[in-house]
Amino acid sequence: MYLRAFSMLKNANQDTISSSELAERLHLNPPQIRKDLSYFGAFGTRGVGYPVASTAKQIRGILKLDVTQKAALVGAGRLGAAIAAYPGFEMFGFDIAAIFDNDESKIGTIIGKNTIEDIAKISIIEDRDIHLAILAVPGEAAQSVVDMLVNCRIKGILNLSPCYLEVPKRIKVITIDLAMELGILPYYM
Amino acid sequence: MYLRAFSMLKNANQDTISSSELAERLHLNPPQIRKDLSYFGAFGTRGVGYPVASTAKQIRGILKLDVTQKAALVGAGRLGAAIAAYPGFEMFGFDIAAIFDNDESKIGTIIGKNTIEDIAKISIIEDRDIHLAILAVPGEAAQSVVDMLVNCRIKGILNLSPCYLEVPKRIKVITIDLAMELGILPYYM
DNA sequence: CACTGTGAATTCCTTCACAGCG
DNA sequence: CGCTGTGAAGGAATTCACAGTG
Repeated sequence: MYLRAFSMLKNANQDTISSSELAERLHLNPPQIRKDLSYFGAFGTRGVGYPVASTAKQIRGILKLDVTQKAALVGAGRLGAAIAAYPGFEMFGFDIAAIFDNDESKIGTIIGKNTIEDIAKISIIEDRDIHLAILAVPGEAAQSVVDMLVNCRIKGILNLSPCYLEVPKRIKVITIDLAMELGILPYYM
Repeated sequence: MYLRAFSMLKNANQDTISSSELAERLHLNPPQIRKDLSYFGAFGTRGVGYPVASTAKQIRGILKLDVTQKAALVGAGRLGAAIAAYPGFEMFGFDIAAIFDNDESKIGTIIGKNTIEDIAKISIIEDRDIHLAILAVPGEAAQSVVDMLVNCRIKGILNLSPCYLEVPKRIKVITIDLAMELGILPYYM
């Protein structure tokens, strides 16, 4: 969240930002921001604020986003296609380096710079040094695809299907279920 | 999260579940689950566990998901189309009751049971009693669309564009930035 | 007997207040 | 003088331990 904020400030050519200004943007309070940034080892200038460029760099380093991270997209349906075209990954240094599907009519099709490949050949991600996967397949297929990914020594999975995945503990999984997020809203209305 | 778990158990025809079994599924620990469910006012049976059907109903009621919640989808691009076809909303009782876009070539097109309507006519959501919106427009357009929605007395927004939105405090906004979520993974690798 | 429900203890996170520096 | 950095205080969430019940 901080990285995105600092990246956006950098794009807007703002050189420094104070904790109170940042707090307003992020809907947090100033002490929280100072605490967090101090944990990151960020160096603000007293009387001025935080230097945008170097703080962004600092956070990038902590998150290991200072090198381009290759990711494989599994599932080239509507959601997969939307993700392949999503411009936001660039800011965080991601590169969608491969796209897989099991639908023969899609294999060979080109999306952006990638050609859709047969999911049966998913083990090539190991050769290509890809350690991240974005999962955009139907819920029923999710676990079996994950099992394949586990065999390919994947290290992290962004799961967009609404189901819990069984993986070895060494693998980090983040699940986003749009319906579940939407389900929070009526409570507040 | 609990509602989804209990809904899935119900679909699988499981009648009861213990806190320890649920803990394993959700990757939590048993006391946490008992605390949470007790806050919900759930009634487990000692020696047995929690009744799946009635607990699901209970949580539905708390989240106001016991009545069908109509939602408007704004933006019928790739992401919007994927969301319109997403099967997961049903489990939470959502109904995509309108779809809007500003692209003339899309207006009039049919997606599922909805016809894409001109965003200039977005005020009809007020007449149709829609209080929720899903925002799937490019980041540059997000704030201006949100301003329109605010005028339509919207109460909750699920924002899928990577930007912060300015809204009156009475409106609840949940933002999901896929790139940001993905950005968490390399840290753990 | 197995499992829930819950006060108490613990741990974690947030907020505060202010010293310290550019 | 303004804003950061941080120990201390306060508050919130988690975990524990066990009493209580079908």
